Amino acid sequence: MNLLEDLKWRGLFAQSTDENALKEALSKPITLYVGFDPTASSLGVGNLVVLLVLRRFQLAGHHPIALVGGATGLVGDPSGKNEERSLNNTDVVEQWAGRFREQLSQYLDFEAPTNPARIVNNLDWTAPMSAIEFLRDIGKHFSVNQMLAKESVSARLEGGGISYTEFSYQVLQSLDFLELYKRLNCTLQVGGSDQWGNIVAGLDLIRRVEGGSAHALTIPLLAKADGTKFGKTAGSNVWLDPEMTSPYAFYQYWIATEDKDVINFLKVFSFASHDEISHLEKLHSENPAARDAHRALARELTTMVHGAQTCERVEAASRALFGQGELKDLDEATLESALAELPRATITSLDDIPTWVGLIAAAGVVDSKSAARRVVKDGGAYLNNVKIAGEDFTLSADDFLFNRFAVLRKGKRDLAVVEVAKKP
RNA sequence: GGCGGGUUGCCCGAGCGGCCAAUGGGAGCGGACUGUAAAUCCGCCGGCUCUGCCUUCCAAGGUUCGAAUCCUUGACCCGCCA
Repeated sequence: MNLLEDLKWRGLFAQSTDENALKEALSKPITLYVGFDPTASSLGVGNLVVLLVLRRFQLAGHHPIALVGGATGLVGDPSGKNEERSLNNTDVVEQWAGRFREQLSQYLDFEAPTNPARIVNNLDWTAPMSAIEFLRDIGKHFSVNQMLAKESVSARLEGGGISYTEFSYQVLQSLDFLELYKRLNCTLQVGGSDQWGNIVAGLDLIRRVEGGSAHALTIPLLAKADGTKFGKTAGSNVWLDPEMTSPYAFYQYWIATEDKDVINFLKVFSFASHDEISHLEKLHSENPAARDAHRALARELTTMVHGAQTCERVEAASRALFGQGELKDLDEATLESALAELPRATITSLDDIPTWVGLIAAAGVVDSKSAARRVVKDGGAYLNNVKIAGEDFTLSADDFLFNRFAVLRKGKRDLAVVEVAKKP
């Protein structure tokens, strides 16, 4: 099965320029790129979809380029946005671009003997360019009529309007494609399906300036079966940065995937073979309660993002903390590592312990003490896996396992730990 | 440029001088049932030192014993006309 067929099987093919021509081009190693604009201080799981497609191309022998949008991130892509975004500070974007570069390099192979990955930053060729050069050499090739017709622009003309800055975004992205075509003979750009217009604009530019031809491939925006947004828990993004989304939370995100989505997610994210995925699908349909597919998904992704060692710790924590078995039966070292990834509140002594409500709020599991009280009232408050009652419930010294830890739980799966600070 | 409509809690959207922390829906949270799934049902859903108090209905002033509701000014949005 060739690469394109594999992508289709995985649900990763939305649209491409002439498919036969693309297939023909891919029969030999080509150079391709994917761009990532630094619009946050970390990549999220949503970015992973297209990033892993880039990796699939590399594994198939092609030359991958990950482009960090140090320049485009300063301008703002209007695609998929119904209103103008506020601009981020240049030093902030620069810092984020640095983070992106680090993160991106984790998923590509820079040592591959024949097709090592490359990372570029579009600020490198846009920053030295003067406004006059930009207008004369690049701008001249763009027809405003065509630019206005782009979905990303026309939608905004209907609605909240668009600034000249964001209007120009497609020109900048086209310039990137042209530059990479000229410098590195890059002949394919891959992106999310909302990028189609921007990518095609780049193809036009390459044709006009260089008389060359290149290809475009887009990937469907990943959606969950119930239509809600992929990649969020409780409204906040799932990030790759362990400081922003703990490995434990990351693992839990995948393990809690809905049944209807789990096989699709495996196809999209996993590098397992078709046979392995089909096998998991069979196991899942025969006995969904066993959650084999969920576990495989969570394990592969957590290992890929946070490493095998962390993944094992997080799996152990999940086993220890999820119901089966008494917390008391764990030895201190196991308990300590199981709790390592949880949000925590620290107290200095066992003599003066705040209430359960105060502690779970301090650990950040709920937004306020009022919310914590509600949880108690609703019967969703636990201490060391035992339900508690009463808003002003205060833990006693005996509740601290090994005199060090108390495990607070909200609902089924929100956990936190209270740790007694060691005496200096 | 002229005329009219609008801005309410995470989102949509009622309220149009006191009974309003503010109807309803969605999202979210908790419970029951399960499998750390879905569906369903029940409850919750501004904050706090919680029988009470504090801060909210675009912003700033004002009228009033009392305003999300009335007046003034400003900002932004949306229609219709030129």
